[in-house]
Amino acid sequence: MPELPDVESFRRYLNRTALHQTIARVSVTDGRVLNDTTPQALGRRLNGRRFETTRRRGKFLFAQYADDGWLVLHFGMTGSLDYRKTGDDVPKAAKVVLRFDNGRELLYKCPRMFGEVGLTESPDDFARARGLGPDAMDDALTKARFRELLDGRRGTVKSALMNQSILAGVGNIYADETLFQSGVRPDKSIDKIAPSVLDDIHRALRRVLRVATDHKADITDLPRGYVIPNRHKDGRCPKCDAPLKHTEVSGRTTWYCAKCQK
DNA sequence: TTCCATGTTCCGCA
DNA sequence: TTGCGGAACATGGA
Repeated sequence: MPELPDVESFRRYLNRTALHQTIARVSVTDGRVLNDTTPQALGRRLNGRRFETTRRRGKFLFAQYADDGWLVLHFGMTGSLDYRKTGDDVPKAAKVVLRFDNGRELLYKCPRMFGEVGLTESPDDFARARGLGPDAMDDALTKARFRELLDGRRGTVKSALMNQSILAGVGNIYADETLFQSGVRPDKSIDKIAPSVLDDIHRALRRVLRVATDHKADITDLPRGYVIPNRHKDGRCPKCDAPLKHTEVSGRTTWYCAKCQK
């Protein structure tokens, strides 16, 4: 689930739930999700603190608990957050639990273990160290900048969109949607795409991410004309009703309309 | 039972 | 040398 719109939804969720609550206890039920830290270090840093602000860069969520202290959350393919009344029945998927002094707790769930939890002194430094490109929704990602970032690249347009070091936040689902909305085949070579079509892709990308975020990344709630709900066998093009094709691009299942995307 | 999955990293190859 | 594509990773659900 977690691509940019999902992580942005998690960020807003954290903002209206766990923000400003004092952390009373940190428990780690599966240390494999920790990146470059330990359960002890996590507890030592967070106990008695409160998250005061949050940020997001691509698919990473940051929650600030001190001037130079941020919790880093990444959700892999299946991660999520759940803020609830403290209970004994901690679900198996909950790998890290932050208990607050108000009787509530924030569960970091990650059933498939591809996510990570860590600490950083600065989200910008963290992003630099990870080689993340500009956030796909950042105002700084103008169409001129978008052209620049893709200039001279090889490979398919879909793999470029999903490359987090070019731009951060787009994954398999929203790459497909962006290319559907802009009428470009996902397996098209990036160097064969005219600059004006790159502008189309840029426009579609921003609109798709904004609309998905507005709909809380609930793909069952997307407007008509979106291909995402039709990514399945028997799925049809929402524009021309032709059966959708599926193939593999950069190792990911890829759905597209052979009539509408060239 | 087998296959597939919205993530990233690492390695081999061009 | 740079950068792209595929395999690997851990786990649950169809």
